[in-house]
Amino acid sequence: MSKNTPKAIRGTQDIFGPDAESFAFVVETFERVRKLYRFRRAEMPVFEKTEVFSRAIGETTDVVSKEMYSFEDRSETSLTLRPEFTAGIARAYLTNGWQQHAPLKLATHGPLFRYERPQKGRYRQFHQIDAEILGAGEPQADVELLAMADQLLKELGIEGVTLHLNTLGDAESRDAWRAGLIEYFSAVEGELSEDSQERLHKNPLRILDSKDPRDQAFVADAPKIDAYLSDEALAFFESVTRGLDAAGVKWKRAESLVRGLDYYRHTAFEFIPDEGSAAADALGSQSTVLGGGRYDGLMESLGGPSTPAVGWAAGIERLAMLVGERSPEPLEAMVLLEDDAGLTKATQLLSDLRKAGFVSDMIASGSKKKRYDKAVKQDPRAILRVNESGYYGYAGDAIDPALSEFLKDKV
RNA sequence: GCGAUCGUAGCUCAGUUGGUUAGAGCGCCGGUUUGUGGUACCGGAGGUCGGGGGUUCGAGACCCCUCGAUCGCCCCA
Repeated sequence: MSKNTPKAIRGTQDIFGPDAESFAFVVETFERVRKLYRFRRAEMPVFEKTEVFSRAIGETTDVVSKEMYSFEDRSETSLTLRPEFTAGIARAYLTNGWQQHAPLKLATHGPLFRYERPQKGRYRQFHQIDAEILGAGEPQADVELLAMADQLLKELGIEGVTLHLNTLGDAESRDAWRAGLIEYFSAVEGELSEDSQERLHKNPLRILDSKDPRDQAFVADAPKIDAYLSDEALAFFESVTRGLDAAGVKWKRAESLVRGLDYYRHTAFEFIPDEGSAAADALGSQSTVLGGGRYDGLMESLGGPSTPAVGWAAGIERLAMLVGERSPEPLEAMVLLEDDAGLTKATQLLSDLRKAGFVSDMIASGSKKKRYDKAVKQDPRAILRVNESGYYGYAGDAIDPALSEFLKDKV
């Protein structure tokens, strides 16, 4: 590589080969499943006014305070490359009057941007698939959304991943729990890890999923959300779990599961690889493959009317790491030009093949004596030989009967 | 932002305690062989050893700086 060639931006990737096939498989499967569940497709801009994210996600979150790609455009408006889908979707819902379609089931996918240190399963430009149900406050919406996620993972052939489920309760429950946690951890502040001492003031819920053993000793006996749940919040959660059971979605209660962003209420969930599974191994230290929850307060933070909603997002790259290699479309016919004088006829044949729907390609360059080797290396089901007078025969035994029919009158 | 490991052909890597013109396999290009066939052999193109400084008679190897990559922490999908 010349030193003159510009390098790709850190944390961006050029996806090609087997990885690109896996990526496409994830997206195709998502598209198929979302149609099955009647989620409607939507496309949103990749950038928004910065306040869309700062107000929706929360100023103090890591995403907003240090991970956004923000810049001023020529009219000096602060813009930001979207670090997640939900805020932009909420903005679109409000500015386009999509309330008229409520409850609205939406699906989308595309690139997101976060200024983070890249590592396995984690990039600065990454890609997610996303599903949301907007304007639906009933627990059945949560069930529907999770059932779809569960089926998607199954259809992707991903195993060893479990739905971890929790409730953060309604706003009052959550606040009371938070206060209880602060009180509990403050008493032992000096014995917590440095990170958790910091968390105690910034985001006490986060202490619960600390990986530091010094914290874990205290986490076990920390106050549980259940003790603070209002009757309504408890009933809501029970209704969600009953629905999941009815829909055949396996789940596991995760009392210390919290989500990083401020807007979550009630249901919170993550699909996480089981410890020791092949999936956990493939993902390195990135655990969550799909995550989301209910965000009833979000629309108001953007100046809209109170609008209940649930959603999830999943990292396409992370899913792609779990689906294994996708075998490419079999090459049905390789046209082999043995004499350059037959090029026109070979080109015609190739064109006819493709119009008839046969996956086909042609070898017509380089040393004539090596063309056959090149053709064989691509593992075609049939090699169609063309000399100066045109097509005259094929080689290959696993040939498609339809192709053999097609070739009958070509000689 | 912090930490660890690593940067030698297009790719995967060798390069022995620092010592002549820096190597292999694969891939690519050409040739010979074979001739319903992914064979074998021969040859060719392609490297300022990530970049800069230093130590030394001599650095791909050692030291410093820098850039980049990978993995982990934080956080997250």
